[in-house]
Amino acid sequence: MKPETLNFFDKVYDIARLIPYGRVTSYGAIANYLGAKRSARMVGYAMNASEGKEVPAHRVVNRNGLLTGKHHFDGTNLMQQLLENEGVKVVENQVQDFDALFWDPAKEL
DNA sequence: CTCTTGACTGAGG
DNA sequence: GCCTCAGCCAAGA
Repeated sequence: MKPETLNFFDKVYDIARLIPYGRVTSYGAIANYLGAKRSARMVGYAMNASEGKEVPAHRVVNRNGLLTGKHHFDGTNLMQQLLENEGVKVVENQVQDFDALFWDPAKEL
């Protein structure tokens, strides 16, 4: 299908939904897969608008594995709870074993 | 149309 | 390894 078929946001949601259970990825990885490596901020921006949609935004963190978007969730530790519920260890808003749990759509897909 | 803001990232000191 | 600066692009006021 044409790239124009889906909006940038929709593409982001599509990728986010493909993130395997118990895995995490970075905004940059998604942006890179979409061909907009420099638009990592847009990915986060899209996530902000993902509320109300079935998108595992909690599986998306920044390149450091830091839960930079946890403040956008209802509670203060909801994002962390969701990740830990999937077996992902989180300490101080930071994903443990991030390199091992990292899921790159450009490589895994 | 212009300015500000932001769930980011890479490079430089 | 930590801190700071600049580039990036889209949406809202």
